[in-house]
Amino acid sequence: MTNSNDGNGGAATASIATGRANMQLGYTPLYLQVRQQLLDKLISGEWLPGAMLPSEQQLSVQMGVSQGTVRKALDALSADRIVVRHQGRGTFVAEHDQRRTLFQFFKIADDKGDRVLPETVYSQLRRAEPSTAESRLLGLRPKAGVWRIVRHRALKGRVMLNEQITLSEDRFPGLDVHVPLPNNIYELYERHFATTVARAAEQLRAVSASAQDADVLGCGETTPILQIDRQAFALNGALVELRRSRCLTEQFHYASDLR
Amino acid sequence: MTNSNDGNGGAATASIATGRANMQLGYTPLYLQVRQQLLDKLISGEWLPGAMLPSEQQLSVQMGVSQGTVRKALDALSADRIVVRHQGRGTFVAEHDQRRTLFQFFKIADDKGDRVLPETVYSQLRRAEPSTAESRLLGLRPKAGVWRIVRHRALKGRVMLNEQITLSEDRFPGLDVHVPLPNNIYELYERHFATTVARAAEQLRAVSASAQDADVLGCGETTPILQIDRQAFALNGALVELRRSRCLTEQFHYASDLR
DNA sequence: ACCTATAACTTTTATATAAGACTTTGGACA
DNA sequence: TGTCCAAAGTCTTATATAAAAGTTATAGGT
Repeated sequence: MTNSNDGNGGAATASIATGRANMQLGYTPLYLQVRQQLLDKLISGEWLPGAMLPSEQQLSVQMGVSQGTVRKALDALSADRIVVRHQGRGTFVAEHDQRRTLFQFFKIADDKGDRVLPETVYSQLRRAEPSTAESRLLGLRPKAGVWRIVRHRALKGRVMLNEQITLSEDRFPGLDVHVPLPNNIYELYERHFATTVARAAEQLRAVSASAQDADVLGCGETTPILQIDRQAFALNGALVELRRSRCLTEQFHYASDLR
Repeated sequence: MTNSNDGNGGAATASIATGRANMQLGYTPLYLQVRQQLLDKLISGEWLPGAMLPSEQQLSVQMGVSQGTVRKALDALSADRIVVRHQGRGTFVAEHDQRRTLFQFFKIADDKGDRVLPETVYSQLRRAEPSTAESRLLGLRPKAGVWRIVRHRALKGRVMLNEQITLSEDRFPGLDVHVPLPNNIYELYERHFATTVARAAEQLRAVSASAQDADVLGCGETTPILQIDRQAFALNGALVELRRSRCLTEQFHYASDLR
C-alpha cells in the first residue's frame, strides 16, 4: 500500500564491496557479491552442514539488498551443490549424506547403469612422510606429515577397488582416534574436521594390475585396471585430499555424463 | 508514482498448455512450458544452428508471457548448452564448433590437464547389418541398415585412439557422399542431417588391447587400454550415435570434473 | 580514410510486488 | 488420543519497471 515515494526501483544502489568500479574488468554483479558473502559465512562455519539458513526475506534485510538478489545468489550456491533448497521448508547447508556421496562423488555403476554403494572390507591408517609432489600439492609446511589410508572396497560382495588416500596431518589432527574409519569418509571430514569437500577432479587411465592389486583384487598380474586419480577441494578451493583408486571393470564401469 | 490499481502482479494468468492443472503431479511451471515451446521450435528447425533468436522482448509478446519468464526459459536452455547468450548481441542457437566439441564432448587431456585436439589419420566408412542390440538401441526399422565408421585418431602426432561409430542409415541417408568425413563429425551431423547432438553418456572400462588395437596403436597385445562406450542423444532425446573408443593412456588421460 | 561521438539495440542486473505451492505447526473437534 | 483443518512460514513462480553494460551501426568532424 504505502508505496513510499523514495521511488528507487533502480539497480546497484547498494554495491557492497567495490562500489561502482567498472573499468574494463573488475566488476562483479551484486548477486555474486552476495553469493561470496554467504559463501564466506559458510566457510567460516557460521552455518554448519545441515543447518537451515535464514529466510530470503531475513537475508535481504540483513544484507541490504532485495529478496530477488538474495534468491539469485542462493540459486547460484544451489547450482554448485553448496546449499540445498526445499520449497516450503527453507534453504539448508548441503551435507555429505550417503546420497550426495553416491551421486556426486562416486561414478562406478553396474552394467544396468545403476550406481552401486561400495562397502569397505579392509581399512588401514598410518602416518607417513609426504613425497615432494604431495607436499607441494597439499601446500604442506616443510616438516609436516601426512596420513595415508588404504582401503579395499567391495561392490555387490566382491572386492573391486584398491584405494589409497593421502591427507595433511595438519588439517586432520588426531585422525587416528577415529579408527576404524567410517565408510562415508567425507562425512567424517565434515563432522570432525570442519572440511567440506565441494568438488573434485579426476584423471582416468588404464594400467596393469600390480602384484599388490592382484593380491587385493584377486586377479592376474597383467589384468587391465582402471586407475582413478582424484584431487578433492574444499569450499574455499583448497586441495584437501589426494586419492588413487584402482578398479576392476569387468562387471562395473565408470559412468560419465557429458552435457 | 502512478501505482495503478489494476494490481495484478500475480502469477500464471496466462498458462499456456495445461492451465491451472495442479493436482499432486502434472504441474509444469510457465517458464518450463516456454522452454519446451522454444525447444520444439529448435527441434523443428525453425531456428538453425548459429541463427539468432528473436529478442526477449519479441518472444515475450509472441508467446504472451512476461519478459522475465522468457528470460528464465532461455537461461534454462543456456544451462543445457542448447543456446548461447551474449550480452548486448543476442541469443544464438549453439553450434558444434571446434571449441564446443573439444570441451563438451572430448575429455582426453595431456598430463598438464590441457585438452588436446585429436587429428584423424585414418577413416573408413561402410554399410553393415546392425546387431540386435544396436537395432534395439537405435530404434531401427526391421530391415534397416547402419553405417559403420572406423577412425584412427592421433594426439600430438601419435595414434592414440581406435574408434568405431555406428549410425542409423535412415537418419543419415547418403552419408557416403561426404567421404572423406571431416574431423569434426558432429558438425557434419548438424549441417547435413539436421541432427544436433545435445548430450552423451559414457561408460569407461579398462581392457586389454586386441590384435587390431595393437596393430593400429602400435602397442603390445596385452597393453591396458581405456575403452569408452558412448551413446549420443539428439535435442529430442533420441539416441543417434553409438561409439566405442579404445584409447592408450600412457601420455594422456580421461579428465572428469565432479561438481 | 580515419577517428570519435552518438544513438539504438541487445542482454544483464536489480528492485518491488503479488500470488501459488509446499511444509510444518497448533488448535479444534470428535 | 487421534484426525482434520486452518494458519503461518517457507520457497517458487510470475509480472512490471528501470537502470547498467556490451555491441553494432550511423553521423559527423578532422
